Amino acid sequence: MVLGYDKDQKNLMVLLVRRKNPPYQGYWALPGGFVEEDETLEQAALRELEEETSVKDLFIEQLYTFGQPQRDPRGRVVSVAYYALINLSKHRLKARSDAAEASWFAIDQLPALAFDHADILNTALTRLRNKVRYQPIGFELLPDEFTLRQLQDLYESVLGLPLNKRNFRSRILKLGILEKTGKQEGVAHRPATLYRFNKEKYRLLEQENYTNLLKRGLDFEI
Amino acid sequence: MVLGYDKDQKNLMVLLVRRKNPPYQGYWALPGGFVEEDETLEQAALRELEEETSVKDLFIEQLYTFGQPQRDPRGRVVSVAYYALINLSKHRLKARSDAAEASWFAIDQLPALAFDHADILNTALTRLRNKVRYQPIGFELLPDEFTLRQLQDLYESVLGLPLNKRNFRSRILKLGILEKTGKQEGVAHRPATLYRFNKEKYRLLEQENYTNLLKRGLDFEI
DNA sequence: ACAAAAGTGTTATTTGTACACCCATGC
DNA sequence: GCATGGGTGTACAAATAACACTTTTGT
Repeated sequence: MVLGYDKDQKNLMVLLVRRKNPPYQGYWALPGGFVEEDETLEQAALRELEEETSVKDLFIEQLYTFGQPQRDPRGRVVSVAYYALINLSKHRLKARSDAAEASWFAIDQLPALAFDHADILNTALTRLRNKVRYQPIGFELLPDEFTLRQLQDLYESVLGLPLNKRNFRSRILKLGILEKTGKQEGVAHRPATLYRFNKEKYRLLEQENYTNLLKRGLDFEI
Repeated sequence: MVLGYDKDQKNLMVLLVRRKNPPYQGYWALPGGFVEEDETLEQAALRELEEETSVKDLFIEQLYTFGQPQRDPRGRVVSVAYYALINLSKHRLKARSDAAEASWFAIDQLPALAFDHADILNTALTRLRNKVRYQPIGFELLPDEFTLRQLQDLYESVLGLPLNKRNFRSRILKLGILEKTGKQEGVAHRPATLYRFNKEKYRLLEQENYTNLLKRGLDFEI
């Protein structure tokens, strides 16, 4: 499944396709399909996604495997769910002759979904909300250049709660993974600084992270 | 897969079975098998485990799904890996006529494993090391009554690093999930207090946890 | 000069880290 | 009374949370 962020609506969005065939004909569903003989699960996820929505070249991550016996009326189907985060404005949905109807939906205004896809989506959102606490996520979800306010809006959307501006900024900047690229133009107030992610520093921090954890010892939160 | 803790050896252990048939005949492997038509993935994992090792009634958790095309020479096999944590002394391995040879191995002294099972095991250990940082794990891995030193040994085994005694104790006790049950006997030094987990308080804390996260806002560690 | 949003200074409080010491028991 | 591990006290450093203020722009 693909999650994107619409920075104007300030809303997380999910990409759905309308089913052309039974079961659940006409319902909206997460893009997906069957794995072929000689591909990895990840390749299969990417291939199906591209076939149905022309979205390609994504970073995806395995989410969970769903295998309730009755989840598909046609018989036993086990789904290995993957999810991706993308920047909405970079991936316009192109019409394709063989493509099912595909469209973005705000995650708080969803239609009824086919199969157990509502469960799958909820699992993904929970995962995302947990992940965001210890890993920067703006990378994939925002345009190349963005303001700190936009980044904060994104975090607030994902977490569903307001954050303190002062502290959010200090923390994010302290990470050292953002670099200034210029200033906003044409706004009727003080223009905000634009930032971009410094991928290299981000990778470095990921490396260091494990070392730091080791030094730090345990860190209960419960 | 089943992980246990041997408090005398101070070592994490994994339960392996010896394969009776090709491929990888004679190799040690993680217990497992194929899912039947009308069972959930979780039921299948529990059933296979009991069939092969007579270990039953475990809490298990889905780990990851492995689906490289060539991971099984017989053909395309996708494995949904589950793992469980148990208390070694409670689950003695009973001989069963239909059971394969099963045995515990210290995770730092493993034999060569069949298929990609070494990868699967590593994935589980990584997960466990991460999990231990934000969720108490002693529950399943220790006997009903234990000393704080034993709990600390467990954490040190899992994390693979030494922890500060003073701080470990303060933190663990502050959680309020332990209750005193008595004192050690027959040791040639000051006897340690024995504790047991208070399951109810633990559940309560799990509940509160989400609320606290909400209040707290974000909490980067990278 | 005013509105609107960007951006900063500072402080009280909580949490983490480190070290050194005292205590109870068996032999 | 000594060796052995169990079990504190406390102080300094760092991270977090909270609030109020100043700055820069377009109109």
